[in-house]
Amino acid sequence: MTEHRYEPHRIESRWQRVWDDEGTWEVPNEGVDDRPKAYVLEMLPYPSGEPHIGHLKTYSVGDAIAHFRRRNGFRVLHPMGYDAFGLPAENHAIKTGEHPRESTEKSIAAFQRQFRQWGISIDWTREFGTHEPRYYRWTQWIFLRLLAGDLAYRKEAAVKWCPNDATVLANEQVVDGRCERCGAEVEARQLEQWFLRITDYADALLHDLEGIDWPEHVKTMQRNWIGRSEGAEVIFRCEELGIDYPVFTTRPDTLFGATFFVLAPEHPDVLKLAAGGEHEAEVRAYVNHALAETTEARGDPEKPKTGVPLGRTVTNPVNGERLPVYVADYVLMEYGTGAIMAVPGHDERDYAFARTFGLPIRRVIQGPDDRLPYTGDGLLVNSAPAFDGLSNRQAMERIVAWLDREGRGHASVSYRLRDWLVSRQRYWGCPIPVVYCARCGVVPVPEDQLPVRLPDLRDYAPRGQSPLAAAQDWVRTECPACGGEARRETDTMDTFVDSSWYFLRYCDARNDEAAWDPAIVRRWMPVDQYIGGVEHAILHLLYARFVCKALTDMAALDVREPFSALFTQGMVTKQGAKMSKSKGNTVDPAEISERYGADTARCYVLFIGPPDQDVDWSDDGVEGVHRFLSRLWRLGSEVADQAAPADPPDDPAGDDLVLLRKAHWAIDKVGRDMTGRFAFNTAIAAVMELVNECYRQRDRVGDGTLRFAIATAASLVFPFAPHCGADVYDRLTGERVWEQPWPYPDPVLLESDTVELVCQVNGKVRDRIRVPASATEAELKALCRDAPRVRAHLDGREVVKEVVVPGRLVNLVVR
RNA sequence: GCCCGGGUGGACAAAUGGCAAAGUCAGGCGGCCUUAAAAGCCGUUGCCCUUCGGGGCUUGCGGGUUCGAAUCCCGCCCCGGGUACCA
Repeated sequence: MTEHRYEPHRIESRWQRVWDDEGTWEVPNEGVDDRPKAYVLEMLPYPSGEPHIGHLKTYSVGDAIAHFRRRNGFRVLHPMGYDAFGLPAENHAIKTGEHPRESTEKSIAAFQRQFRQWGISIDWTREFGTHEPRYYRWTQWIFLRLLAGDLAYRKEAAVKWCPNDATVLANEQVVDGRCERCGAEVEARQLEQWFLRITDYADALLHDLEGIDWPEHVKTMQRNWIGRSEGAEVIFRCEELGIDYPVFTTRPDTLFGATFFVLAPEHPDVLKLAAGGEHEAEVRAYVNHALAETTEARGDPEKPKTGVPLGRTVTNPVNGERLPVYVADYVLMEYGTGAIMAVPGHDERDYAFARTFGLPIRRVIQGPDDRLPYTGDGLLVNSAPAFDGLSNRQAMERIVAWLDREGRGHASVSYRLRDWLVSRQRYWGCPIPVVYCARCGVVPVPEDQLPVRLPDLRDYAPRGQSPLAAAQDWVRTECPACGGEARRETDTMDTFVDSSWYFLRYCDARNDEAAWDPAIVRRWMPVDQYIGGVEHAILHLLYARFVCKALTDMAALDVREPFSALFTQGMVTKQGAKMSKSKGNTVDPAEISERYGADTARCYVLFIGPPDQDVDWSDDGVEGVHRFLSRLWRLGSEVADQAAPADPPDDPAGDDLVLLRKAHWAIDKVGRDMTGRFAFNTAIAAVMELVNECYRQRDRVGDGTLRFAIATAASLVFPFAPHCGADVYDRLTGERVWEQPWPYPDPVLLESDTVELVCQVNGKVRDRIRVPASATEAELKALCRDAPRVRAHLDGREVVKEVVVPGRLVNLVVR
């Protein structure tokens, strides 16, 4: 008798070879068939070191979805690539001298190895890294399109500067005043930089969230980030200097309560207004101090309010009052107009400032009590006869209408979203394809000269300007417009530009004539199911949406929303903490798949808990899943060797019926868990139940029934443990499971002629009886009353109500 | 502060108005296999009471709606995430 031992490595390499040799997961653009398409995509990995357990989870989720869609009749595009530019590789290079290209490509090789070892079903013909010239050539092309469409521009602005990484950052990359990557405190710097006009798309980005199937909390995060506020722009005039200062306010109903006016320290007119006044020197000192202060210290709302009067006034357009003007750091230049009207009676911050500086505080909205500041709704008071007594909501509209008529203001919308700063003073990124010519100014590199190749450097150390500036031969170039001497742009692009369009390139990855063929992109896009971590809820997902919308408006594309459905998977933690090398609590997926096989590793990360939730890794738990796959494989292999092939009986009875019912129950359960819900944990649990039932029934049922039940388990487990599933299925049936359609349950076998009826008295379960499934309500009531333990509890008492849930339960209410 | 999640046996969890605890792990108890051990396998195991028939209790806390609540509503506590002088 041969020994039946589950040897995952033998099985896994065998099937991996088959898939590799046959190109099983390739979906060539030439070979179109009549299946509907499905584009299943996991966020591309950033290749740094070896893949970690989070990667295993992402790609296990994505692969399960890809396999499920394939077997449901879809032609599935499931590609892979690498987000290969970026700071960590460059910092590593500075430390070790190893060129970023080398360390990155080494890491890419490790990812490739792991993806193959895990058996992820990838169409490898579409693979690329964003650092390859054949890719970034088209990143540059997109930049030029945006430039041509006036969606890319250069502007000198106060920008966030990371002193550690020696580069500017996008607003989105500043977290709590610190650099998202390295944690250093961010400084403000005045620099001329490239921006992308994402704010032009604020409304579209907001509005189109309605139509996509994304988790609600991700949509909320994007909405908050865009931060649309409705209100009014109101003009306050400085009579002495004859300058109009518009402010944005969400509360034009409180205009009559304005008692002072504040400018941000960065406001360009601060020094002009203070000039010659008694506080000029003080103002100058205050502004310098404010500019030097860290974003974090300045942003603390607990900090006492500070400021300096400018010695000027502006006129409130609604009542002609002269309001003193202050400079104060609680007003931000980045939002609105950098100036505010201050209404201390109805705003917490203005109230705190007014108290500190002894400024008048006036109530113009009646609240439920006498307390100020009051920020809620109410009736207008102390304003003007035309508005007093109105609800503030109504007053708001009328006051704005009045301002509009008088030419002193208008309804307006303000956004928190800022334009996307894409310049980076770093080496390992996509060069920005423009040159500077003394005669012609900023000149785009002509498309036929792309790519602007990243030169090879040996010294990447940041010195406050891009390391590329040191490559003088490269920097010096010819102006494409006039042929004169010119200099290349030495900044590179934010890597989020690279990853804002990679999903388009997968559609037509080998096209050397264009970024994509529009007809091919139309065939695959949008991504039907996108999978990734929630940490990209704002940055990547917002940028990618913006790029698609912009290119679509320029007729280069026809994709308003790139990702129809999004699934955000949770983190894998160890002992409740995020895994990190410094904490020493990492789990190496390669080690797990070496010890137990890839199927066990994949199945376990999915089984451990709902995939959208954070889950805690436990080494003991892995053993359990390994045991389950071993049991399945062993039973399948024994039955294949020992029992003659046979079909399940046409008219099953007894234990055969029990096992067949269990199999169809599992088919039904797994199918429902995978549709929309991605409840892989309960789907795997259902297959475990089926396998357990197979063991219980193995000596009592016919060969055909047992074969069918085990083959069903193999078929159902295939999306999670593809090698084991394929192997068991092959042994039992000689067929390739991935070529089989996803099974459907037989409705006859999902139902039974008797059901268990739960009998309750006053809502408490007193008995359970088997009753015919066809019993009527009246019969169920009678059967319930007759159940022995029910009778004991009725005990002659009066039944005042009977509730029947057909096929499940009867509740008798007694007094 | 505001906006989202979440809180169920020793652990991960299942159940989204109808049998609370499916499945997995860990520990306990009993058994099979073995000369023996390891491994493996099977059964059993939430807590309390019991005259062994059964009875009572249990989903963060307090109230409510309902014949019936882990699930819906109100108030509170705790944990996690996002966000914040955004006018």
